[in-house]
Amino acid sequence: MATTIEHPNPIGPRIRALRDAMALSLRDLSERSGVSAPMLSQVERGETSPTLAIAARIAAGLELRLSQLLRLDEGGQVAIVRASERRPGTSEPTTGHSAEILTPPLPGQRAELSRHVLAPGAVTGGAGDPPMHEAGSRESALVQEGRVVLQIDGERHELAAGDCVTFDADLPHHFENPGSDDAILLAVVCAGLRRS
Amino acid sequence: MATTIEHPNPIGPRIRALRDAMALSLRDLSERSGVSAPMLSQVERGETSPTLAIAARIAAGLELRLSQLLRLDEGGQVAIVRASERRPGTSEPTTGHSAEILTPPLPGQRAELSRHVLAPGAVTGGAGDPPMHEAGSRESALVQEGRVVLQIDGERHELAAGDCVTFDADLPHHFENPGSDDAILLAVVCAGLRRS
DNA sequence: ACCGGCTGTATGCGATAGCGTACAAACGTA
DNA sequence: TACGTTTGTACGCTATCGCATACAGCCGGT
Repeated sequence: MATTIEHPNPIGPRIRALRDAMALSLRDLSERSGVSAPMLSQVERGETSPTLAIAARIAAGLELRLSQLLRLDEGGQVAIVRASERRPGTSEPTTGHSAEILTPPLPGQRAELSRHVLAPGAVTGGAGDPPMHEAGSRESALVQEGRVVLQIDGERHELAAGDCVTFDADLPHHFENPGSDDAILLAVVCAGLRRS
Repeated sequence: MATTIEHPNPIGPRIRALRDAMALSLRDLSERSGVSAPMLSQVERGETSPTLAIAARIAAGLELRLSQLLRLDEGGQVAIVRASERRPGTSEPTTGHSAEILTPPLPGQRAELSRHVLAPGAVTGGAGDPPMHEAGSRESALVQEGRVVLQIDGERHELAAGDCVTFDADLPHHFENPGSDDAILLAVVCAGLRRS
């Protein structure tokens, strides 16, 4: 079987591009990295999957860390949610609270950024909302427009536009809009500990 | 010879720690990753250097990208604190970039919310600013006003008001304001995992 | 005791990663 | 037309990666 192996990730073309960018021949890179030129050729063409030891040496020859070399091929670590694509996720006409999550559900994502619009008199923490957050998680909220009231653990805090509040998200809490205009809230919930 | 191989990087103990943290047995991880349990054991003990294909499968079984898995072993050298520049209200007239941190430095705080104003032509992370955060950290940025360009790891992403971008914050990156008006950016940096 | 189920590890064998060598093609230079 | 030199790749061979299997140790339940 002389076919190209199933690309775990197409690191080969990347190495080739980097090598070309540095104007190195296979033998040049071989000398710098301590990896034989035929091996480099095979890796570049995706015919073999190098061991970490070899891959690290190749990266070193390119003056990169291995993680940096690999990261180039792991596209998708930049996720953009366009304004036009943003959809109000959970809109609740009954409570006047609509929320949309701005951060994508990537693996390893620990913080969630969400935008909330509260109609006059609206209250968060209604039926559709998660009642509380994971133990140890922390929440920050920035008031962008209007005025809101944070009720947390029996205490009442009035917030105006521009105010930013940070609190333990595993306490029972909810936001209210006591004003007569819409209030806009940006919330960040950061998980406390990993895994379940 | 049954000795441990020359560690390219001690990825083995890290895999073991991550596996323990997820309370997985070798066979559990074997099933999740598609890598045999004996192989996992050998890799963990540093007796063999896995190929990239195998290493990537192991990383996937740990719900990590390979670069993330490797970064944990390569990291530890970057402890960037730009507190001096990020003091509330601090601005940099030279670059036209002013930033303020909205979250207090509480113990246990993992996410930092900051607000940035970029004058026309301004560039963040410019002069003597190590443009990377702690290894494993994740950043989300929401464009509130104006237009900005995110340059990350050689790639260019144009963002308009309302767009939200999420990326690995330990990549070299910076924001630019190519427009003729001020741009306002809300950024959330969430520290990476690992505290054990 | 004895058991079934779990843990991680030793063993043996294909498959292949990785090396040295040798080769064909493309460049100049004469 | 040679002739060096450089390019990337094909060829064998050995080391070892990676698998299925089997094994020893550790628990908790009859």
